[in-house]
Amino acid sequence: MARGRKTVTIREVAEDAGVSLQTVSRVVNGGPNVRPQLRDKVRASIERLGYVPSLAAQRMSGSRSYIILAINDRERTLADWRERRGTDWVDQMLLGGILTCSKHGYRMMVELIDTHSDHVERELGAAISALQPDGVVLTPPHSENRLITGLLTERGIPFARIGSNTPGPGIALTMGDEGAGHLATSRLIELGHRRIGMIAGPAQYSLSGWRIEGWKRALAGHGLPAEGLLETGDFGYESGTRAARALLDRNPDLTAIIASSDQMALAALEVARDRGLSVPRDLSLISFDNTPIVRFTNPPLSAIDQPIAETVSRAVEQLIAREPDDDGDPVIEVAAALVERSSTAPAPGTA
Amino acid sequence: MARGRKTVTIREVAEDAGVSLQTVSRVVNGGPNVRPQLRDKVRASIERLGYVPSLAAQRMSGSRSYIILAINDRERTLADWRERRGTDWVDQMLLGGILTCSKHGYRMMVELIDTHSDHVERELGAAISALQPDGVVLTPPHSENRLITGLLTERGIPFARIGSNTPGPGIALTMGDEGAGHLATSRLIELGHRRIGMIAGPAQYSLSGWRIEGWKRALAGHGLPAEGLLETGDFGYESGTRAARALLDRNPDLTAIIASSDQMALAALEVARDRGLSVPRDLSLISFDNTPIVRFTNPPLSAIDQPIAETVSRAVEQLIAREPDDDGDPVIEVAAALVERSSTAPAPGTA
DNA sequence: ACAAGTCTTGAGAACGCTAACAAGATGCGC
DNA sequence: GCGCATCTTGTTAGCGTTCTCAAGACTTGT
Repeated sequence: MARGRKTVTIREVAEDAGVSLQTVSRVVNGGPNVRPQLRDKVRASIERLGYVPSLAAQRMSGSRSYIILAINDRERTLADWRERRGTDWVDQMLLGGILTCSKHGYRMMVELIDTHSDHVERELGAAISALQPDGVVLTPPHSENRLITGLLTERGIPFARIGSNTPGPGIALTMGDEGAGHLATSRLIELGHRRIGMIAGPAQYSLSGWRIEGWKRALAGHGLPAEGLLETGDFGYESGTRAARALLDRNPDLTAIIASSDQMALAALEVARDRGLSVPRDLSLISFDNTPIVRFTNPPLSAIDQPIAETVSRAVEQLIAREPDDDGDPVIEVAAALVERSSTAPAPGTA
Repeated sequence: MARGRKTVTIREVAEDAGVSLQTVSRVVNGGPNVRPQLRDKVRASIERLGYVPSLAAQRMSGSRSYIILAINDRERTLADWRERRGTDWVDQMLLGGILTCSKHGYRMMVELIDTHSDHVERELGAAISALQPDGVVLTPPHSENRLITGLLTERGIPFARIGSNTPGPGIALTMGDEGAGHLATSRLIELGHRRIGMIAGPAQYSLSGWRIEGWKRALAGHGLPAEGLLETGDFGYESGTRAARALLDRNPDLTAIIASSDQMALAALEVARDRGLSVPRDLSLISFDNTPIVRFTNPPLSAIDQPIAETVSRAVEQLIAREPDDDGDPVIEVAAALVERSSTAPAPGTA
C-alpha cells in the first residue's frame, strides 16, 4: 500500500550538500572542474542519501542512454531452447555483455529478431526508437544482414558485428573461423589423416565460408584434395545425419570429419556408430562450438572453442569507448582454440 | 558522422494528424475515449512516420517504466558459466521473460547479484533506483533472502519469488519441489526399489528441503525408512562425488539415488562406474534439472524437468497484470515432470 | 428546450536530469 | 595592481512523455 519512500533525486542531494543541481551532476559524472573539497561534500551527501541517478532521466536529458542492445536470432534461439540443445549463445553473450557493461556503468538489453522476416526493419527500428541504445551488438547471422547494418548506419548508432570479418560499416569481431578451420584440419593431417571431410554450416552465415576456406587451405598446403569431401548442413542434428551419410557413402576411405556445429558432430557420431565405425579408431571427429554437451558424449568430442563471451565483452568495450565521431571501424580478431578430447586419434594404419 | 535522422516524437505525429499531443498519447496507450475516426487518423500518422514512444520519456512522465528486472545469483551464474556446466537457468529465464515481456510491451533486464555479499542491499538498491522497474523476478536463492524481499517491499515494488512456496510478501511460484521429490521417489518404489538414497541441495535453498520432504513422504507412504539415506551437496560435481561415496559406503544395499542436480547425478554416475556398479542394472539414478547434458551421458539420465521458462513467464504475467494496490500475494504452483531415460530400471532381483 | 450529465479534446505543468550559457572567483604575466 | 585567461559554480531551458484539470461537444431525461 505504502508505495515506499519516494526516490532520492538529484535535487535532494543538492539541498543536502548546499550546492546547485549542476554541481551534483558534475560530481556524479566525474566532471573535471569541481573543487576537491566540494566534491567530497557532495559525495558524502550522495552516499548518505543513497542517491543513484535515474537512467530514464539521464537519457532524456543527456546524449547517452547507457544502454547497449544485443540482437540475437529469434528463430534459432527459440529452436535451440525448445529442443534443449544446450546452445549457450545467449548465455555466453549475455554474461560477457552484462559484466562488461556494468563495469562501465552501462546496461545490456537483449532483443530477439527474426532474420528471415520482412519485419526486421520494423522490429529493430522499434527497439531502437524505444531504447535509443548507445550501441548495438549483432550476432550471426544478423552480422551480415545489410538491412540491419544499413538501418543502424542511417540512424548513426555504433554497432559491432560478431563473427564477421569484412571491414566496416561497424566494428567487426571475427572469432577466427578461417584460422579455426585451418587449425582443426592441420591437427588431423598431423595425426596422419588424408581424407578429411567437412560438414559446413549454411552459406547464409559468412563464417561457414571462412571455415571452409581454412579447411581448404590446410588441405592444399599438404597437397591433399578437397573434391567430394564437402557437405552442407544447417547446424541442426538432422542435417548432420544427412551430411555425414553422404560423406561416408561417397568416400569409403574417409577417416576424419570436421563438423561446423556440435549438433552436426553428434549426428555424425551416431551415423558412424550405425555403420559399425568406431570413433576415434576408425573415424576422427572435430566439432565447432564446444557447448557443454560434448564433454559428456561417448567419446567426448574434440571441439573448436570460440570465446563468445570474451568477444562480446570486447565488442561492448569498443562500443562504449567509441567517440561519436570516431571513424575507421576496426576489424578485431579473437583467436579460437582446439580443445582435444577423445574423438581424435591417429589415422587407421598410421600407428 | 551524420547522427542520422532525428527521432520521431509524439509532437510530429500530433502535427501530422492535426491533433494535440494528448490525443496521440491516448491513442498510443489505448485510451478509452477517442472517436474512432480520429483514432484511425492518428494511427495512420503513427504508421507513416514510424513513431515509437521513447521508453525513457514514458518512464519520466508516467507511472510505469515498462521494465521487469530479473535477479540472478552472480556467483553461481559465473561459476556455471566458467566451468561450462550447461546450466541454462539464465537462458531459460531470460527467454521465458523476454518473450512474455515483449508480448505486453515490456522489456526484461537481467541483473547479477551476490547473495553472500553484504552489498546485496546496495547493489539491488542501485539497480532499482536506476531502472525503477515495475516488477522484479527473484530466482533461488534470492527468493528466500529477507534483505532483498524486505527492500523490495519497502520500496513498494511488486516482486515474484521463483522456486519458493512460502506465502507473501511477493508472489510465490513454486515448481513443485515437494511433488517432484515425491514423484521421483514413487517411481523408483514402483520399480521395486526399497533403499533409495537422496543427495540434497544446500539448506540455503528452501527447495532443497521441499525435495527432501517429498522423498520422505513417498518413503513413509510405503513404510520405508529414510535413516542414513540422506546426504547434502552444493549442486556441484565434487560435492556429488563425496555424497555418492558416503551413501554407497554406508548402504551396501542401496539400489537407487535421487540427486538434486544434474551435476551431482553425473558425479554419482561416475562413482558407480568406479565401483563396478552398472547404471541402471545395479543402481538407478534420477536427477533434477534436466539440462541438455543429461541426454548425452552414458546412459542418458532420467531427470525431473522443472519448467523454468514457463514459470518465469507466468511470474512476469502476474507482475504486469498486477494492479498497484492489489493485495494478497498468491502462491502459484507449476508442476514438474519426470523425463524417463535410461538410468532407471527395475530394482535388482525384481524382474 | 433546458439542466445535468457523459464523452471527447486540449492546455499546461511536471517528471529528473544535463547542455549551454552566464557570472563570479581566482590566477597569471607584466 | 591591471587586464586577461582559466577555474569554479549557478541559472535556465529543454529532453519526450503522461498527468491533471478544464473546456467544449454531445447526450439524455423530463
